[in-house]
Amino acid sequence: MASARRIPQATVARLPLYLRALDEIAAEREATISSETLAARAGVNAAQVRKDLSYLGSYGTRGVGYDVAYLVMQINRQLGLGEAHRVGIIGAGRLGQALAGYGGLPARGFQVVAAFDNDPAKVGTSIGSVTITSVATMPSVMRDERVAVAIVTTPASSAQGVADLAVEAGVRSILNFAPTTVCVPRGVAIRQVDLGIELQILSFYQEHQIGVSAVAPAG
Amino acid sequence: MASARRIPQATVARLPLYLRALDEIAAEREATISSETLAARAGVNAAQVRKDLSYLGSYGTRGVGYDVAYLVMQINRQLGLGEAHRVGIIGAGRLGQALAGYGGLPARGFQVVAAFDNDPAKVGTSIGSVTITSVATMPSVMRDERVAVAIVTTPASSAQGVADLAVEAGVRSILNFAPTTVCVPRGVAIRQVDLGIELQILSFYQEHQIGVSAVAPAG
DNA sequence: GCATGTGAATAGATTCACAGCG
DNA sequence: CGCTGTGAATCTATTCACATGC
Repeated sequence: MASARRIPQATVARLPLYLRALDEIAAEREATISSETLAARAGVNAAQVRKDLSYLGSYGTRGVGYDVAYLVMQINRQLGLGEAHRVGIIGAGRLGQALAGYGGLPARGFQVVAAFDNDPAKVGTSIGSVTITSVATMPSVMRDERVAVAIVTTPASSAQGVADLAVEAGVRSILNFAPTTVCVPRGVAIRQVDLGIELQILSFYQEHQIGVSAVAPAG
Repeated sequence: MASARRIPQATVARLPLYLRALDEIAAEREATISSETLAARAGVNAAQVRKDLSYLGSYGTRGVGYDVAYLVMQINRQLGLGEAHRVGIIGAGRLGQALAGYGGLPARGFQVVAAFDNDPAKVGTSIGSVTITSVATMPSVMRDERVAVAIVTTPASSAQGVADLAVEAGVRSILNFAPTTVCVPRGVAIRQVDLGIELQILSFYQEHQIGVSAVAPAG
């Protein structure tokens, strides 16, 4: 039994991966799962799965495996996925629209409640179930809508500015898709995803003829 | 001088980050840059930058810093960004279209040369400068177009299947945006990006009140 | 004098291997 | 007997601190 320990970053980054695999397994009506099978589904090693899950507590049964539904519940709890997080999307270009329209979000614990853009032609139109408003109204809309998570899909040149505004407006987590490094104050969580960077990393391994398998790692 | 050593995965994942920062710096007409400044721009620690760059060789000048243009060249070389990699996009939904239309790719060393979808309504239409063809024609088109990198933006249910076809057709690197784990044979590089997973990781740190800064890490 | 380059020290993550328990 | 849970061993990565050399 380990429950009280601090969970390593690398483990945190894998828990959602297990959750995703467990959803698939639950859909196949399996009631229990072994670390071996879960590992195969998530693309990691079985000892890794056991060690990671041991940080949450001793939720498995020796000789049997893990109860799928119970494990899903525990991981959801650890990740803080109890009630849906309210998401605002900043930048309603093609990428912003694609992300806003992604149907998988509600099931993963997120709800898009606002979208912002500077283009007057876009303001007033809808993506998914939300109406795009101007970036100038962002601070007040974000407070009114209690937005906790901002997804930034603006051009690189505006990313830091809108992130600052979002933090100012109470946002505590930022997912940045703009191709530039965004800095945030202590206490605000940020993750950055850049298509070009991912491709360049692949280019290295292709060049050096080494296979690599990876999900966006922790940091 | 270290040149001949194997470059750590974590370093490989940061080199593109440095490249991105160096591009910004070059645009500001700075000829040289210190590890301190580059670190600030990339959001990492200065010792880290120096250690990372030392794996490429001794390209700095003590008391001065690094020559921006020369460093860009060396990183590009290490990453294998000499000539543009030929990219095929599998899945021409909103996300696929957004990625295909991303103007930053050519400058980063990638060229979209093919796009595929199963929807008959989309086949024959264009995104960016390429015409969408059916998934059935994928193997032959990929060989003809010498596609080296596949970007998968299909639903989860088709991701593994199209990835297998792509590998079969000679693709050596895959960037998977579908929300499921895709497995590839040894020798093929894969990276996986999942919006839901990124948000869930942020949720953990928000829940636990810890700031985290991270770019998709290595693995 | 100033910033790189790098061994040494520390911290963190993964894997092993097996005891513990259903 | 099978699979979890976990210390110990290993491997990888980060940070320190300072000698090195422009």
